[in-house]
Amino acid sequence: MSGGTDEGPRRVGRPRADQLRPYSGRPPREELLCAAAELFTVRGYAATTTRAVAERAGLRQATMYHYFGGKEELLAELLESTVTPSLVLSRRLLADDGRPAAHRLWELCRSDVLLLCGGPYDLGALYLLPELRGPRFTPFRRMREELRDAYRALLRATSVGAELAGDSAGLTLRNDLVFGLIEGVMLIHRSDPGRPVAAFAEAAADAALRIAGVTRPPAPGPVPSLPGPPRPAG
Amino acid sequence: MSGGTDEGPRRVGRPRADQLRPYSGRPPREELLCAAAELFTVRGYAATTTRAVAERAGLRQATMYHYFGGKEELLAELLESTVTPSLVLSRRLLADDGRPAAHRLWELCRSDVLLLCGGPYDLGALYLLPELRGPRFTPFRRMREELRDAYRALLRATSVGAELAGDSAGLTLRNDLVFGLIEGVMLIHRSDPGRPVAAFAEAAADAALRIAGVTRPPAPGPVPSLPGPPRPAG
DNA sequence: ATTATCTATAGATCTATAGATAATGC
DNA sequence: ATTATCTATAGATCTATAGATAATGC
Repeated sequence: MSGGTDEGPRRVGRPRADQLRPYSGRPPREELLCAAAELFTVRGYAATTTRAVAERAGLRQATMYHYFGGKEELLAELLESTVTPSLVLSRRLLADDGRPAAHRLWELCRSDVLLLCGGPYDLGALYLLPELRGPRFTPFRRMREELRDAYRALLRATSVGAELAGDSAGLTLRNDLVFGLIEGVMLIHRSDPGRPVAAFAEAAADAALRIAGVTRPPAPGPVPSLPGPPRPAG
Repeated sequence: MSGGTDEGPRRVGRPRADQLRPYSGRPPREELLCAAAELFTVRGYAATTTRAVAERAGLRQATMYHYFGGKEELLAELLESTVTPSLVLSRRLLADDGRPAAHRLWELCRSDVLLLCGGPYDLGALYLLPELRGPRFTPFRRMREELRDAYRALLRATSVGAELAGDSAGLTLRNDLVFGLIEGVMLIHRSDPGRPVAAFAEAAADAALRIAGVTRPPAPGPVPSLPGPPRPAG
């Protein structure tokens, strides 16, 4: 009978009020992040109260402040967890100059789409929040810029990039269109969430290369697995 | 001296408090819509209070209720004013079967981008609000669906559409990618608002046709002018 | 009389802090 | 002693309504 899913309450600190959902077994910090991810994407960031997040995570409102300084901090952490894996991959791909740039660009696109749409929530939708202009989100904005620059460097290294060698504005435009498509796909995904994500991500990567002007997208290669943003408990 | 920009206060009703900005000469309803457009896009919808909208329009908070039932109504009207012109154009283009479908699709894309990015605010960003799921916005959602169907019909009528004749899911995917790019471009626009909008809209339309698989985008044709969403006073 | 606006406010939040409490760990 | 949680609440909102007021129009 021991060792089941409910490990008896061997936890430090005052127990939770029992009108609330019981311990899930996951650390409360994670639980809060998942609750925030769901509520921010479904109800909207500004419309979500600290109470809503806390109670969905099984805590009282005030207890949230034990883990996070406030809503902004939750959002910042969620956002950063979404870019980080793509950023890591982009650095790896930039360094790997054995493979054709078009292959690597395709792979970055595909993987990025999976991160933005693959999880249970459309975390990519959070990228559009006007609140992100605030100073609290400067690190996140920096990361996104670095990622966009990686797209640009890969694009520059393709045959199309070579054609645009002197035309810096032209290259920027192409790059912005590609990057915009990738971030825009979550709109598409949201309009039809039933579509299988893996095939969708490949189609989006194909489309990105077509926008870039790389006519023949490479065949899909082996896909490295990477850590992603937090998931809700099953 | 008479007949200048300030037509003396020949207005019915109690005068405005004079700590507020003076009459602009534009009807208060319009003024409220512009204020809302600016604040919703810049600060965010949920983060914008009725007071902020009213006072930016030169009115006290309570007076807003004389014109609109609340924030939702303001938002709904703004959204509808953004789709309507594209919808009108799309109907016209669908009927005009003299011109090649690819030409017409290109024109719809270009004009749509202009509407979403051409104004002083990125009204397209409002399309992503989670609040739009509410029943108050059903008419707007319907209009968007009609527009997407128009894209689809035009796409179907191109040579690529003919190739995809039996493959309904394939056509839908292409269409969603095109539609997603067009709505996603406002992300791009936002990242570099200095770029000339007219050329940008054409580049986006080119990209849309490349996504669709229509290899050679047609030359730009004459551009019908259409009424757009509300603009702030100069 | 009609209209557009105002002032004032009740009621309903929501955030963030202060301080109490109920566990475990030593 | 340390920790995780709780309860309670002050202070600051924000929305939507009630009702007064100051113009024009007849």
